[in-house]
Amino acid sequence: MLSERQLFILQVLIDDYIQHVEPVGSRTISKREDVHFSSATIRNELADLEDMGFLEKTHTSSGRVPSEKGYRFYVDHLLSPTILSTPDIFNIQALFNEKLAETERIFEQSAKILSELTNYTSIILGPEALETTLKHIQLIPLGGQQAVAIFVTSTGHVENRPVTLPSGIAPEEIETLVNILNEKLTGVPLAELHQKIREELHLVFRKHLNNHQQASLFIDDIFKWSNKDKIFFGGKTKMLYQPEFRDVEKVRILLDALEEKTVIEQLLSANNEGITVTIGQENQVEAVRNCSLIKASYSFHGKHIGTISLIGPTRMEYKRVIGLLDTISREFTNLFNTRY
Amino acid sequence: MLSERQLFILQVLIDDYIQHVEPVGSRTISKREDVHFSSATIRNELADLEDMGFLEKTHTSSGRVPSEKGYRFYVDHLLSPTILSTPDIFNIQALFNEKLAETERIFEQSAKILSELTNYTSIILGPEALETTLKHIQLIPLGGQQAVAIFVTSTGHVENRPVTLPSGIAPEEIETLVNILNEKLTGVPLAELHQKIREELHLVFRKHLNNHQQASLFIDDIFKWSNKDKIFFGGKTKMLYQPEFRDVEKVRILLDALEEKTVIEQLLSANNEGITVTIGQENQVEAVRNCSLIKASYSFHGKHIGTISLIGPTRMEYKRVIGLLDTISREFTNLFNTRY
DNA sequence: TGTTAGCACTCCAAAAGAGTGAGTGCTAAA
DNA sequence: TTTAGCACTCACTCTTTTGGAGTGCTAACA
Repeated sequence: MLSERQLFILQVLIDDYIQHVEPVGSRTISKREDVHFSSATIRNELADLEDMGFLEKTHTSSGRVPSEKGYRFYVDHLLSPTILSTPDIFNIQALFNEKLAETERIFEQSAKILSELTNYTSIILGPEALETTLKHIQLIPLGGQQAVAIFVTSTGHVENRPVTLPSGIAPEEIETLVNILNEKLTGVPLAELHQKIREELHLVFRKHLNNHQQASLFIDDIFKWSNKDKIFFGGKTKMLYQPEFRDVEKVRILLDALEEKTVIEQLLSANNEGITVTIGQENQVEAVRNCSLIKASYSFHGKHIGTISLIGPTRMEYKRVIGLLDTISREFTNLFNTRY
Repeated sequence: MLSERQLFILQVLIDDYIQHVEPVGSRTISKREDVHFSSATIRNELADLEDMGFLEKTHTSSGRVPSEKGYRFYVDHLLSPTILSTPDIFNIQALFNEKLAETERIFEQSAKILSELTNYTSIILGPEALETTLKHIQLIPLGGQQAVAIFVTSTGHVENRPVTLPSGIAPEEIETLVNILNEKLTGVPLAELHQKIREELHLVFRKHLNNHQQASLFIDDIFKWSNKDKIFFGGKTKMLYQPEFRDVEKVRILLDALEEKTVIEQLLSANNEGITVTIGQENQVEAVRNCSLIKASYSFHGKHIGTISLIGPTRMEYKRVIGLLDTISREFTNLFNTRY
């Protein structure tokens, strides 16, 4: 069990280290105004804290540096309920007051602002297909056999896909076909589209269309869209400003990893409610083991649909960052639920 | 005027430097099989080439390094007509055989492959509005006052924009309105849309619609889309593999610059036919003054509509890169002209 | 018993010094 | 005109030195 004083010293030390990125010595702590015991006393406490695994030394006679266990403790127990600073609040409000029309722009802007506010890289995962439903399908002929299929979802997202019209079907029939699609598929969650088509639509086609086999093939083609979840980055180069990434090699490994969609998915997938902090080695992905990742979930009709996150060095401004993410994710949830 | 031998030595030296990124000394050159004069002779020639400004020394007793003037000369006079290597050809063909449906995917893939083939960062500018014409407009209601306006262009690009329907216009009228839009605006180059609307449409509205003022306002809103040209990147982190960017500071400046749309536009704008090589200080943009930029233009109906480019250190594999860009840009031109 | 002053000790980091080798320019001979 | 030879330069690397920040331990003190 940690004594009051140990808690205090641990907190002060981590705060100091997060700010200055230099090992913190006993004297530095003792010189603070609110510290009323000598550096020798602090040295004793530091030694104890180190024995318990909360601190580390970079070499025998250096100051102390928080260990990952230390950060974990700090995040779990030492972080006072965070209140955003006025300029932060101001910035976020400005963002959501802009009433950006396109959903994509909102994500883009949020990612950008988030990274600019924090100087860390932000990653936002757009709405997942899970809860999103199809709202409308449209087929726009381009002349010849070419056309564009357009899908509008319940979250206001628009997806388009060029298709080749089947030669064996008359234009009127195609119209019928699209009407059927709209009738049958509106309101169906994107994830269930394929299933629905397979189970119900082929039968309906047989009833209403002459060339139902061609139609079925055509439909399969249309819906062969990659259900890619959109990833938005902000401040990919912010890493380069962090002293722990002064080594190009390290930056390279990290940035290369972030280019991989699979890595991003692995990092941000399956988020539970609220805010998750993953520190260093706790991370699944090798390349980000010297980083911390903070995720916040946003939801639509009570179900998680996407993730907002920040990635930075393990020495992160946890206090501020958590407050920021919390606020922004709430705003997102709010936005989706009121708008759609 | 340069002698045969000087030309030869200059070429050999630059080739060597591009490959090994180390100052090249007289002995290195003299040891080549096809060199039949001594290192002393070469030293004399090197001194002359340096006097002429084609070479530089990093310090008094170092080997020689090509100057920017040297590269310029190399690119302009020493580059044999480039023939692609078989694996390069193979890769490009594979890319264009894939018959990717979405135009966007083609750009994405090209950028990626280009950067992977060369280990430089590639930037592709999507088709500009200049030559592209509007092919179709569609308004998809989302329920309530919300709707999505969809624009399809002659190059197959689809743009969408959420809009709020004006309250004072009946649904049938909106249909009429869209019909008018399609009738009047199909085939109009994107760049001229605003002008066309201002000059012709408002009059037509007055004739056919009751609430023509509301309609006019609405139309202005719809077409208030940012005519953003799409920028596709490939291998943004490739810089980090180049020895000249071992310094994080340099990488940061460069990568930050590339995040700026204005910078990209400045770099890639107004490209003339064929291939342009811009070396170091020749660049307009401060941040890329230690890079070389190679641009190739692709066209539609004989007019330049976009740019494919690579950015890397001034020491670039010019020979190969130029060949690659040339081929790919031709393929692009080909693609657009046959497909649309 | 907890706290503190004092001191020897450790180890990093930056500076200073020494040796090495790749490369040059110049000169004189072929 | 070309080449061999030689003195010279300068970046690099490796070692040594020095300074300072920080520790752990001990003994004295409240």
